[in-house]
Amino acid sequence: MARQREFDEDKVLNALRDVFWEYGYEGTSYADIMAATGLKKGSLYAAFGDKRALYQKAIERYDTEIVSAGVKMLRNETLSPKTRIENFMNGPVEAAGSAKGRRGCLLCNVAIDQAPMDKDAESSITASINRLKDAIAFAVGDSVKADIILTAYFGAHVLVKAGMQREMLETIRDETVRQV
Amino acid sequence: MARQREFDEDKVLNALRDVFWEYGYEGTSYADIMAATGLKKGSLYAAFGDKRALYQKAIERYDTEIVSAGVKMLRNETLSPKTRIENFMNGPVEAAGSAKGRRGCLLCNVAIDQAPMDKDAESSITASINRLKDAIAFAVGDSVKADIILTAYFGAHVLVKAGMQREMLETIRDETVRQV
DNA sequence: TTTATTTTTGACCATTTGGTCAATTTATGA
DNA sequence: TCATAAATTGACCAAATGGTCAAAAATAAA
Repeated sequence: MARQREFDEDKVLNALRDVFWEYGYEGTSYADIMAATGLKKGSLYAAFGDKRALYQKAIERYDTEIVSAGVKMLRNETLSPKTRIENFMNGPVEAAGSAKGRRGCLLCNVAIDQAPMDKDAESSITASINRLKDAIAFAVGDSVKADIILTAYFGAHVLVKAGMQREMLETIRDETVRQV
Repeated sequence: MARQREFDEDKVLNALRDVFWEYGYEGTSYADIMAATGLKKGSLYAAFGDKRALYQKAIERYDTEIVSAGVKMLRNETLSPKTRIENFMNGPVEAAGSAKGRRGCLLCNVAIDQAPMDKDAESSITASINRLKDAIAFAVGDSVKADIILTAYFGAHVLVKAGMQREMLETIRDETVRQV
């Protein structure tokens, strides 16, 4: 009946997530998007919509893959609460220094560069943040502690982006784990 | 000998700081800058340089006014350590909800949207961050605690940008103060 | 093989971007 | 008053931006 798609939607969505993750909304041009996905503008448009829609897809993909993996780990009762928080706080530590790590955390990035002016982006990340918060609370059995840990996690990612030394991130991780 | 400037350099620098603070580097166009400062491109160019230079001026101004005020307060020995940290952590609380508050913290904003690709911006904010860190350490007399408080401060600002409720920010402030 | 339907492509568009510059205006010192 | 030097202005520029669309290509059912 009709021509079939040549691209792998899964790979394209991952590429979209990665490119917005690295450059932010305004920092990403169609040239970047086309290079990352291998698709031309017209195809992107037909398949997903305009740039805002692509951004939204990227955020959703981050939620369904990255955030979900974190939530799953935090809810894994075969690990001790301390281990789960340690794993969680290891994210920013591993990111520090490494080139790829400086993408930081997409939830942070979106919060800072688009949430105040893009209501859809805001509500997506709000949902992800709350999901993460609940998972941490589940792990440590205390919602106030969960708030503190989540805040430390975001703060640590800001410091990674700022280029702070890995050592400082390790201190933050260790001290956060100690409070569990 | 020559014509004198019509603009008040101080006001222009504040306007520059505010406009980049609100919209970020890429999100701020010359149209925005001209509206904020009341100057035309040519004058801005002659006085300060290109857009990157304007951004740098904005970051420096943030350091000399906003960061310095925080450092001064944190080093004010007539206040108890707890009070100083409470004042400090009140920043993000007051910001939560208010329209202006959603500008967040410029150090955070720069860290996330430009530090990885703008070395001058990165070193400026790194210096500010370290200055803040030292002032907190001075206040609480413990450099590990200082790292934790600074991280909580940045994390809180991310949550403000994400649009989280003031109540959550109050919890973060209170719990951070409790650890002093 | 033909037809219908969808995808892909690249040319095209108006607008906005950051940046430049010559002409004009303004003030001061000679 | 006149010459000099700096500040201001607005027109101008090339490049890049996000977005559109008609034509071509590919597929599967009739």
